[in-house]
This record gives sequence, C-alpha cells and structure tokens, in this order.
Amino acid sequence: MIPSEVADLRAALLAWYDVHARTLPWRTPPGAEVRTDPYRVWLSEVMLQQTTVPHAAPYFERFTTRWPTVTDLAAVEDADLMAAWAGLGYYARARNLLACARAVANDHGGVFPDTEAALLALPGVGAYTAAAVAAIAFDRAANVVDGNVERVVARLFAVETPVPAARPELKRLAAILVADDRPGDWAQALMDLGSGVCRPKSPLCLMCPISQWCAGRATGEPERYPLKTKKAARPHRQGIAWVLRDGRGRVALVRRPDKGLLGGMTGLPTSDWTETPPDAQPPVAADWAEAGAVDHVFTHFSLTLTVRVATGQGDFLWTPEAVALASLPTVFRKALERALAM
DNA sequence: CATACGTGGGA
DNA sequence: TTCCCAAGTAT
Repeated sequence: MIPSEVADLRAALLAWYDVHARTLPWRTPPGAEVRTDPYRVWLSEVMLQQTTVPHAAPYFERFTTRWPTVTDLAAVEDADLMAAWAGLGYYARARNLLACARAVANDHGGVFPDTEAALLALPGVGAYTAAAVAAIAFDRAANVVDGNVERVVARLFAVETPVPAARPELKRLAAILVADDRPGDWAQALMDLGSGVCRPKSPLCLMCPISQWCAGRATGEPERYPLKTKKAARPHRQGIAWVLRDGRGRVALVRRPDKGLLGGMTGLPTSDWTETPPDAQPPVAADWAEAGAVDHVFTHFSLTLTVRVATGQGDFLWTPEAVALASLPTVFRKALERALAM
C-alpha cells in the first residue's frame, strides 16, 4: 500500500470513528482534548483482555467506585482484590493488577509512566496493553494490535498465513497504518471497526469505511481471514467438591495456592481433577451425601465436579455464605449453589 | 513456539 | 449440542 493510499484510508476510518465511536466509561471521545485517566485506561484494558465489554463493564464500575485512583488500589488487601475479581476469570490478571498498582504507587510516585517501554515493564502489561495505554491515555503513536486489529489487517491485506504463525506479519502490516495524527483515536477506531463491522462472522463490508482498500473483500470471501490452524480437542476431567456446612449457614472454604488454575482464589475443598474418576478422601470424616454434579468448561479442559455435602465442623477458612456466593470463581459458585439447593 | 489460564454468550 | 470465541500475558 503506497503512502497516499495509507493517508486516504486513515482519513476515512477516522472520519467514520468521529461518527460511530462507542461511548464507554473508560473511553476518550473522538477528538477530546482531555484524555481519560491512565489508571482507568489501564484498568479497562486489563479487564477487557479476552473478555467481552458486557462482562467487564460492571466490574469496571465497581472497581473505580471503590478505588478511584491507582494509589487506592495499591493499598487493597490481596484477598479483597481477588474477591472483587471473582467471576471475571483469568485470575492471574488480578494478581498482576495488584502488583502493577503497587509498582506504580511505589516506583513511579503513583503516576503511570507515559512511554510504551516503561509500561511494558509493569506486571501484567504485555505488548498489546502497553501500546493501548500509550496510545489511548497518552496519545502516543503506538502500534496497538489486538485480536480485532489482527482480523482487520488480515482481511485488508488478504494474509494467507494462518494465525498464530502470522502474528508478526500482521503486526508489521498494522504498523504501516500508524501515524502521529490522532494515535489514540486511531487505535480505538481500528478496534471498533473490528468488533462492530469487520466481525469474525458476517462482516458488514457494505458499511465498512475502508472496504475500497480491502484485498480480503476483493477475494469475495473476507470471512475466510484470518486463516487459523486447527485447535486440539479439549480433554475432560472429573473431580469431587466437598461442601461442609455448620448449623448457622456457614461453609468451609479454602484459599488456593497463588500459582496455577484459579490461583489465589477462595474455593471449595476438592479432590484432584483427573481424566479418570477420583478416589479421594474427604477433608474431614462426616456423613457425606451426594448432591449431584455440575459441569464447567475451562479454556483447556472441561470438568464434571461431583458435589458432596455434610454438616459438621471443619478446620477451614469459614466465610458467611452470602459473601462466598459473591466472591467465588464460577466453578465453585455452581457447586455451592448445587449443594445449598439440597 | 506451545501451553496454561476463565467465563458467558451467540450461532 | 457443540464450537468459537473476546480489547492477552507469562512462562
């Protein structure tokens, strides 16, 4: 694509964005002089990693209400932060979120660094998030490449290499379109185009402001891009969750190790999760009764969790069940709801 | 480069 | 039902 075409394409997309920009709590409106607080940009970007806007939005509202600044967030107890994140998934994000807030508070005087390189050095901030914060919060000409941008670029240039192998090439192609004019708006425009028009299925080419430059559309099969390598089938595992209750509506819970699946989160005591039915001992001797099973799907395996319930005393972390229901990972919330329905 | 890491919604 | 995801990062 020659420079004059790039300039025309950029102008067309930015003009479209001026009219069609989505209004979101963390969004800097097109052409705004006052940019969104870097703290809010960073928080939204972390929450939106592999997560839909409708899922993340209520979390964003709760977090910014409880913790209006990064310094406020840095002062939170680990367990409180993990509880507030419960249900949003990918819990390493929550652990890194806190580590990042503390790094900004302690090492940067409570002020987010304003360069891509310095942002990249922060915990939980990778190539995408560093570029996004640099562009959106600081209006720097960063090459912001997320899944949406990859799709737009793969179609625009009809890239025949499948992802993930094509990632470096897609990033290089995206960089051709970056310029010093309105970098923050450019990043958001490209992502909005990807999510709203250049959709994975049924792209709306007739509404696309840059379709005249799109090689993918010219092939007649824009939806074919980006090509993908086939994924391995998801294995299935089985396990047991034990719900030990006392007479006052409390439930025995445990804190999971900081690393690994659901790391750092509160959960029910369980057996190991294995391919074959587990033959595990309950955490305490009691009159255990079957309460059925719940199914849950993680990214890399699916799980059938058999639920067993008993009344008794346990040497666990006891938490009022009302709090537990609101602050457990979904797999445990399902199991607990199943047990309490007995 | 491959793998681990959640969740809920839509086709 | 089953599959595919959605604004990725760390190791």
